[in-house]
Amino acid sequence: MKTKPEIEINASTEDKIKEAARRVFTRKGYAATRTRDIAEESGFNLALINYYFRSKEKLFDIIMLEHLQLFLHSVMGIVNDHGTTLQEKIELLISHYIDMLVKNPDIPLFVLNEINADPEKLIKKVGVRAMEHKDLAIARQWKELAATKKISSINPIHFLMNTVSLTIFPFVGSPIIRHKTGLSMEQFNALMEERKKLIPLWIKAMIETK
Amino acid sequence: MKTKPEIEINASTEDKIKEAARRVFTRKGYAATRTRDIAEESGFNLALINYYFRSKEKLFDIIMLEHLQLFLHSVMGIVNDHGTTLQEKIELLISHYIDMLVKNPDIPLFVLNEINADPEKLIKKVGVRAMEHKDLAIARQWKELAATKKISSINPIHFLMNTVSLTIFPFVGSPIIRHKTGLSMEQFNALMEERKKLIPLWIKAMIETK
DNA sequence: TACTTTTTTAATCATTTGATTAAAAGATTT
DNA sequence: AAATCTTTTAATCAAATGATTAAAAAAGTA
Repeated sequence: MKTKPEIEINASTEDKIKEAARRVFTRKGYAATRTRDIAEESGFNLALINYYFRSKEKLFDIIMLEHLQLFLHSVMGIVNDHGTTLQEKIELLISHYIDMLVKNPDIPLFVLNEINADPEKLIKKVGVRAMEHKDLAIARQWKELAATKKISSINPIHFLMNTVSLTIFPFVGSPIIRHKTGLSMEQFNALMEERKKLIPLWIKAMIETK
Repeated sequence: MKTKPEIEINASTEDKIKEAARRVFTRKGYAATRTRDIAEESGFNLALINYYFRSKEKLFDIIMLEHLQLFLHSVMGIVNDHGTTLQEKIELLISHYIDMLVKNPDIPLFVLNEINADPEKLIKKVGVRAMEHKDLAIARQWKELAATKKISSINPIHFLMNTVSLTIFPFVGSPIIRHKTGLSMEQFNALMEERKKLIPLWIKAMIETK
């Protein structure tokens, strides 16, 4: 059995259509994507989309679900690892996300958009169970840290927001940032690579502030 | 002459349509918005949209331009004020943006989306001149600070990204954040109010790190 | 090979959607 | 009041779009 290549050359028609749809949907969003765009991108006939996936919406749901799982699933292993410290978890999470975002820079805006378009729908489809963070290792560790009183009394939600903001937002704003700064894609990605080490330091500095 | 109220009750038909369009466009984006949605939201006949604005796209362009001006124009006064320190400018900018975002939480995602959909188009329409930051007061002050060597040697673009990320991203992620944390809109806005003071402190801490 | 099943295509359908038109309703001017 | 101009509406058009159909092409099976 050979390893699955990044872009499967001998993928089935169904998978090729799905990958084409993923590209078009993530680039243009649900509403702006025509089934004909997907057909063209995949190189197959328009009717095959409905032959394999019943409808544009069903195809979209599949892709959105996979995106969300890509975002959530891999993370659960990190946040619930009892063998790493809190600091290590933060570093691993940020590093993991930046790696993924460099490969898939369009995903955040895509996901944020569709959540915004209909929050209830998404929540129902993915299932709320996806993140019951009450008894996760990371939650316990944070509580322990807070108990030591060595950290600021600021609402911890702020630091969660800060971590996510510093990690994800640059990718969402990438087109403007690159245009305003004149950075190439490579230079931009190099900065993102730097942030793997920097963001944890910044977060630490923020937590210790005041 | 009486002062203009927030929601003009005696606004002209043209203005009412524009405001309806602003609401629908910012909520759903360009592609997902039907001219009929705008007609319904405004309470007027479909044909009036083209009577006053020629086309859906022209109407959209007007609104997008106003949004971008709201974002950029008011800021120029702050960043080019020679009477304030760099620290003061950062505080003013963040405070100013958070105020605006609390009032218009849908704008960032809307703008980011449309920039992503067609970066060139937007850049052309708004005009690149909008931000020639070379000889602005804030740029000079940053150079002075960098010259003192009291700050870290990290690429200053990081700190620009960080400031923007910490300020804007929570609004973009608001639906998920509120859902995951169980915060009400009021509680969320209260957190944003706190951030007016916190973000400048955090930025300061980050700049001084290492 | 002949038969069956699966995959793919071209053509077509029914709605939706942005836009136009002609006429009605309202306002302004003479 | 009559005439003219502006605003608004209902009806309609043409193109776009999601989906279906019937048949061709390909693959599998006897």
